[in-house]
Amino acid sequence: MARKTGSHSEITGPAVQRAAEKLFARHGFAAVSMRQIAAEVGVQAGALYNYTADKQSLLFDLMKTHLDELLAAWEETPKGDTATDRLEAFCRFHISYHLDRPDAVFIAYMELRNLEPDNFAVIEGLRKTYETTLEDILRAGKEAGEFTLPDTKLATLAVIAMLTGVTTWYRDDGRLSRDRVERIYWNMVRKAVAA
Amino acid sequence: MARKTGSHSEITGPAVQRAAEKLFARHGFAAVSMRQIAAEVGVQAGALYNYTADKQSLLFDLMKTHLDELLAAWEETPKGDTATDRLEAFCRFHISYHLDRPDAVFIAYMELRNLEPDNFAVIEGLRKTYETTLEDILRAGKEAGEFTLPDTKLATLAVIAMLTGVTTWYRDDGRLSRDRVERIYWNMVRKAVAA
DNA sequence: GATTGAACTGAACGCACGTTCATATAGTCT
DNA sequence: AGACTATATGAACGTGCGTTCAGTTCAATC
Repeated sequence: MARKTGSHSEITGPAVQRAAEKLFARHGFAAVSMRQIAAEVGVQAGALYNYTADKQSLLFDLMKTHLDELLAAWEETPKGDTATDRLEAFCRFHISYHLDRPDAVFIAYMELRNLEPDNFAVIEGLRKTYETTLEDILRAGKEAGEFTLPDTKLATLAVIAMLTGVTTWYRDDGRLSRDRVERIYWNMVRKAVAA
Repeated sequence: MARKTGSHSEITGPAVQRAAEKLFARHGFAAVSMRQIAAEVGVQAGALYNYTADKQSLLFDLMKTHLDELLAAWEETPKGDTATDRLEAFCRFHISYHLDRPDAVFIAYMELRNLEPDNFAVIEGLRKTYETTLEDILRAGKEAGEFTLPDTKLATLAVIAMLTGVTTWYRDDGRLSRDRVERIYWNMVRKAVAA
């Protein structure tokens, strides 16, 4: 319904998503108005409704797209054979992917409570799917004797919380390179689950 | 200015803080109206202004009180002699204290961006103070040869993120007791920083 | 029993919200 | 050139916001 042929401007549709993502991440869904989003795009508020049904859909589409792409990207990541190798792949993938998309990540973790029930169920399902990929690695490693885990589910949540925390402080112009951050986190995770 | 002598009801002041804490934690600061808070207390919106200057002060006071009490409670916690003992004390304290006050914790971590600049500076300072208590333990342990940490600051943030994550899933009627959760987390932290 | 004053109500303030829609504009196609 | 269509405007809608305040209520005091 958008941008089939050129018109006043080009590519306004994607620009709306980008503006919403930026503003929702900075100020929170409830604190951002459609008029602010429109101003960021450079149009009037009414024009936004050529690209989204309503404000709620804007949030849902942002989160759904993020999680779909996250899961797809993980599918395509080389993983190695042993559980230890796959855990390292997961840690590095999670940090790297999340540092590339700080706004989308922030929204996906913070704005769950602003989703209407049906939308929440969809997003929560995708989030659980992603958690399960880590849980499967940890369980396999435990059964293979590579890891020692008193509670696999708890370890899953602990590792994800720890890794995701990187997005709250990492800066590209900061003291540590991404590779160094990945390496340090992986070392902590490796030791934490070690047999 | 409130509750010197009885009147229509009793103890409305503290009830306002409790109502605000509950609603801010559930729906987010920006999504909660003064009228909703008043309804939760059982009063009209105008009456709230006998107990708070404005909505922003309600948020700030909630966060400031939480962090002041958090720091005071840590000061009074027995800590042991070695860095390892103090780290265990910190992990158990952090989990236990946070599980006792899920709403206040949630607000303190999620609503920072809704603080006006001056208020933000105060809260951020208190948060940094708390972080420093952990960082000091980790550095001491590193210098004493008890821990191996490629980057003390990063380890501080990683441990706090991991421990705080417990508030997102723990339920009092869930599968694991608090003591068991504390023990499992402490074991992961202990191994992650081990020499 | 009159007075006081804190606590509260209920209406009002100006403003911003999400959303709609008639209208205008400007590219594309024949 | 003229018709078509996607796109955008800008005003308007009803609603709810944070906040204020004149007036009411009522327990405590003298």
